[in-house]
Amino acid sequence: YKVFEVMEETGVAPDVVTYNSLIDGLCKVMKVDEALKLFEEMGEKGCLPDVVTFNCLVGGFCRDKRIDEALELLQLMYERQCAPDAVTYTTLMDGLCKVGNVDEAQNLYQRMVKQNCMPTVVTYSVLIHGLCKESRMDEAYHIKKDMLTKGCRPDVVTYNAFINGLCKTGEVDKASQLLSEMFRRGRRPNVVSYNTLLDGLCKEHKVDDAKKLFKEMTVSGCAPDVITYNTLISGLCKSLRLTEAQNLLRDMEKQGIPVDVVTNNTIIDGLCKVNRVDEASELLRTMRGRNSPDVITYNTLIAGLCTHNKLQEAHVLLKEMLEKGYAPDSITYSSLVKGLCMATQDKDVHQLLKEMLEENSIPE
RNA sequence: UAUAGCUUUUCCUAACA
Repeated sequence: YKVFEVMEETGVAPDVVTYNSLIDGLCKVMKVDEALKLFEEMGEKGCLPDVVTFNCLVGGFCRDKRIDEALELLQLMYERQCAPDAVTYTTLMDGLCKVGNVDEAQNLYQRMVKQNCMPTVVTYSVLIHGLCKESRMDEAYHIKKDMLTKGCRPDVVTYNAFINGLCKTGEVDKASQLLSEMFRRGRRPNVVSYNTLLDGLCKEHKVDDAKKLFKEMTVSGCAPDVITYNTLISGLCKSLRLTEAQNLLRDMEKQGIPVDVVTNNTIIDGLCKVNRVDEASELLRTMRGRNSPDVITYNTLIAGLCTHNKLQEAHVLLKEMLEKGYAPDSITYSSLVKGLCMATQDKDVHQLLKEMLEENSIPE
């Protein structure tokens, strides 16, 4: 904005690329309405929005789950004779998939084809990803066939979507096979491919296989990232193998990979699970700056405290959350409700519940 | 020079027992 103002002051006319960059930036930080203002301003200043302008806004609305408004923009594009391109349609299809409307995404795909707009590998991957998320693997395979007949080869992301789908439907073996297939087809798995499969293995309680795969990935020259570590740490924590998880923390430090909020949240959860709630609380206290706690941090610890019948402390944390401006969500409350239901010291529970209601710290 | 897709953390989650 500052540069933009200077440009205006010094009489350097912003062009469509200037506007587009700014609009996209605003959309990416969820300020779509502000972006929309700029969009209108462009029109007034005689700078015609182009397809990229529209695409950025469509993406902004989709990210904000405001699909109807995104579709209105598509309509506006037709009216203004600004032909939507593959990015427009793909962005919308992705938005539809992410709100759980894969069927509508497929309808839009048909429309795109009717308008003679060529789908790209991204278009297909979006559909495949949407279908895989819904465990509609057969339909996903069908799309893959379609794309191949049209001379469009699946890329790493396409494969990753399948790996994820297979893991989520409990077919980790098939997912592993797909990883091998990637090598054969000249599509080297990337760090996401490995992370996805690692998570699949962990969720099937095959943590040792995951550890093996972790070694394999480094051997094949794929560098682990913070998500790789988080995934493994989570798997180990779920299996109550805290020591190994903490070893991985050391490993991260050695590799120069900084931990993030997720890492800490995962460890907090792990500590709670093995009844080391005090250490978990201590960890929360160390979280500041770039690694400030988030709602999940609090939820995790509150759930841990509730599970171990430390309702007073959970209550204190709830108050802390509110004081610090974090908005408790349905998970916060269900943890607390569960804790209150299972509580063993009945008098205290009633007192606590009364307090919480009086503070308005829990909704009716 | 600007726009689209994949992975990790918190509560609950079937059936049977």
